[in-house]
Amino acid sequence: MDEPKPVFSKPLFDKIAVEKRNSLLSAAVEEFAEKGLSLANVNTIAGRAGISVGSIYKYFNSKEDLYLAVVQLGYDRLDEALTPILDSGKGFGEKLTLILDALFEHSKKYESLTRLYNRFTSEGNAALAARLADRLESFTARRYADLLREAVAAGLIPGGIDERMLAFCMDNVLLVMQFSLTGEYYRDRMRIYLGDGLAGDEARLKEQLLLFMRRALGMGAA
Amino acid sequence: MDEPKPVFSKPLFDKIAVEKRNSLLSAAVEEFAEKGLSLANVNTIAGRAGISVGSIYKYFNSKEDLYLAVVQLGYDRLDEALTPILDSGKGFGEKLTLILDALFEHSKKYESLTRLYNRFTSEGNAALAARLADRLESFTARRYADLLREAVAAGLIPGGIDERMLAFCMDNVLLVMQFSLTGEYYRDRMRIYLGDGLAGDEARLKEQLLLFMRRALGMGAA
Amino acid sequence: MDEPKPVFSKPLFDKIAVEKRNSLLSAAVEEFAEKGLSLANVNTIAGRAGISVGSIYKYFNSKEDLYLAVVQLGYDRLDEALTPILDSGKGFGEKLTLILDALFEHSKKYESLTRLYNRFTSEGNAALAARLADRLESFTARRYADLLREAVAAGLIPGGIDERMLAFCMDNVLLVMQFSLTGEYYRDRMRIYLGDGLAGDEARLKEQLLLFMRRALGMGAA
Amino acid sequence: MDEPKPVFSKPLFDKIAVEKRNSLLSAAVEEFAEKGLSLANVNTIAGRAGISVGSIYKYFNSKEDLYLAVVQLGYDRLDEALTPILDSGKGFGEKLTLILDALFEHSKKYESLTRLYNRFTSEGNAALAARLADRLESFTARRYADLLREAVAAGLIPGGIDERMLAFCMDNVLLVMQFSLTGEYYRDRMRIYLGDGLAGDEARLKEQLLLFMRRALGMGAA
DNA sequence: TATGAATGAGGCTTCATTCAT
DNA sequence: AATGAATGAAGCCTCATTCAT
Repeated sequence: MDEPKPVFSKPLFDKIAVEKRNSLLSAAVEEFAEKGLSLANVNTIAGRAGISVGSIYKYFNSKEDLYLAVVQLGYDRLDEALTPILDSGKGFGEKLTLILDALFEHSKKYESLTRLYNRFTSEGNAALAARLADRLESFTARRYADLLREAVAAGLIPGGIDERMLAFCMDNVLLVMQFSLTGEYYRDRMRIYLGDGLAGDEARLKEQLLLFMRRALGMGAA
Repeated sequence: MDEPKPVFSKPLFDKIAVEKRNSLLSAAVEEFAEKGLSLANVNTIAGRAGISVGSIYKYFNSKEDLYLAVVQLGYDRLDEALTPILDSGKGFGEKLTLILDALFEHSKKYESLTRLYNRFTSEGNAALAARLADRLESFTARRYADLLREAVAAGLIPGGIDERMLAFCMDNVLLVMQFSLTGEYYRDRMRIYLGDGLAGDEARLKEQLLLFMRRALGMGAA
Repeated sequence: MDEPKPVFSKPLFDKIAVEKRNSLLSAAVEEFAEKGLSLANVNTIAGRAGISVGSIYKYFNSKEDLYLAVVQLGYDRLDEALTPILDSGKGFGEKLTLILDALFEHSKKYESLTRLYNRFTSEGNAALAARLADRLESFTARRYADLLREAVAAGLIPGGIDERMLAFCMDNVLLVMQFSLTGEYYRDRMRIYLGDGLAGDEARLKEQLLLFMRRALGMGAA
Repeated sequence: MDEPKPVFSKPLFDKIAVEKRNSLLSAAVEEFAEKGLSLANVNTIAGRAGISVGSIYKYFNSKEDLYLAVVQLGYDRLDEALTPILDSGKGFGEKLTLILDALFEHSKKYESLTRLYNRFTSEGNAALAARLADRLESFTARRYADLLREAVAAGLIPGGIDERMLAFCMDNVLLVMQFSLTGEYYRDRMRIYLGDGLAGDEARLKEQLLLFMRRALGMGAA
């Protein structure tokens, strides 16, 4: 039913030592997150990873493939962070809180990966995006919409707005929040909106965001 | 009070024929929106604009300056679209509707400019962003927060959430909507969330978005 | 009837100063003749020609195109050397002598070009050869065969062998002679066959070659 | 009298299994014949031969050495084909026929090797050729000249042309015929000269070639 | 002022060769 | 002895910028 996950690396890449693999992926994430696909320098990545350029090309066919591999990695990481929560038997309110927690956590742990995600979405290269068989959004869109539908059915959320629209806007807020926690431009933008005090105080930030989300979904004051 | 608006062009640029000026700016917007700063080609821009590369360098010191000039242009255009609404004596609810209308309108009229804005925010080049003395957000952040504060004072919106947070989240939703109306990646993403029917029906889309915004701000059913 | 001659250079190449054009072509001929297509170095060619690499790529789309341009040049030069003789009203015997003279002359004057021709024929790249619309041989094959047919008709040459075969073998001998006058390997080979005395004495060489050709064509002792 | 035959392989190469040795040599011949020295890929050769690159470098010091080894092999093969004929007690006319037969046979059997020989002669690398202590031509030149001298002495061939010249031109014709039977460029060239009918009909081709050779040598109609 | 030809540094990628296993 | 992963120098080509006309 689902297409097989696309593979961007060559077989050899799966056979090398884990540390080396991670070292290369980290170096690539950093470089791509910093400079974007076109400005990223393969020689720099090799240097950062402590391996030779030649090796990179033994593991990946091209710079583009390496790029897609790390973008895919970012998708997988986010997936891993959200799936357990969505799959848990918890109630809707609790799930919402956990999602926020997870995203804040994730943004800190995978800062570069999140920045990279930001870049990727704006690079607007259809050919590139097409190569990522499942888009991250295919996953969250369905899960969020399902979640909200249940909540509506359970009377936790008033109807009147298409659940898909609710899911979309909910993810939009969360998406920009992730960017704001990791990207330079968005971090500054958040400071402009919220001031240093609020923007820098993660606890309050999360609390306020949760308040907003609950109100936006029509959940009452809780 | 405000710093003087930074100028990215050389004096000569202000003296040439308006058509030539616009032609160059349009060509630059298109090219930068399509390819981003690093992949955009100055010679291509010159070709699209029907002028010589040499001339471009008579008008701008570097490709980067030309880029900033068009980004600034995008800011100005958005500003022009929002200011009359915010300055009008209209009531809060009406203003909100007008803002949505204006943004949809703007996204269609200045599609490339909006895509460019998307790219710019994610390029994460602090040095570059810093050169844009007033950031677009400086303007909207204050105006949105003021607007919401008034609405709270007028009893149109319940308190309990920091108005700056409300402004921030409100702009986040609007921002992603603008990207979704113009950028390849975000357009696809919206379709995944909403389905082709809803995503492609601007009237319903705007309607649902307005419903969400009102609920998110706690305005009751309208 | 004939296809238009293929063009390997970009339009700009026809507009630059003749000296520069010739300088580049000469440098290219030297380099390609010395090293062959794959080992020839574009930067070296630029250096030899006294221009920048960038310029070369303004004149030609690729190293391969530059290569074909000089191969074509070699064809044209040989063509120019033979056409007047074949078109002249001279008798067969005289034409034969003139052809030998012309080829010896040509080999000296365009030594590198001849060496390049040698390389080109052995590189066996069908895709490359296909891009040269008329092959040199299309021209000589027809002309030589016509010439020999006339000679047979005039009773100067006995029949009994297909004229095309005669033309083929005649050109084979001439071809290897050209290589032997210009190429390292073939020069050595000729010395091995003929000894330094004969191989180094152009007059005798030509004389003996003429004797052979006349006998091979069945022309009697002259 | 003759220098010892140069050895291009390392001692180990002589100790490995014959199949492996042949497998490597065949793979090398194919690759070098297809792409030439510079474009041939050692890793590809290893793959084709079913052995590791490492092993190749255990058997040969460099790609160049491997190349020379196969070129030498080609020389030896041709030598093996011609020696029995030249050493036989047959008469001159018969020997000539046998030589043609042998060359046609050889071109078919060792097509790649012949193509490789073609490439080698045009690569014009003196340093490389110098390493092949006996050149193929050292052998044929002497034998052909001797053969022709005997034929002249026996009254089978008229004098008046230096026998070395006769030998040279005779080998030139045979050489190009070998190239024409094996190399892309030369095959096409032969078709242009002879037409598909004649060029593709080996029996007639050989017959006509023999006619030409006999006439060229002044042997009368046979 | 405008032009557009010229420049040359820089980056992706290949591949002969090495060497640890 | 054999393997094949790793190395890194080298080369084609692009493109921002300059400058002679």
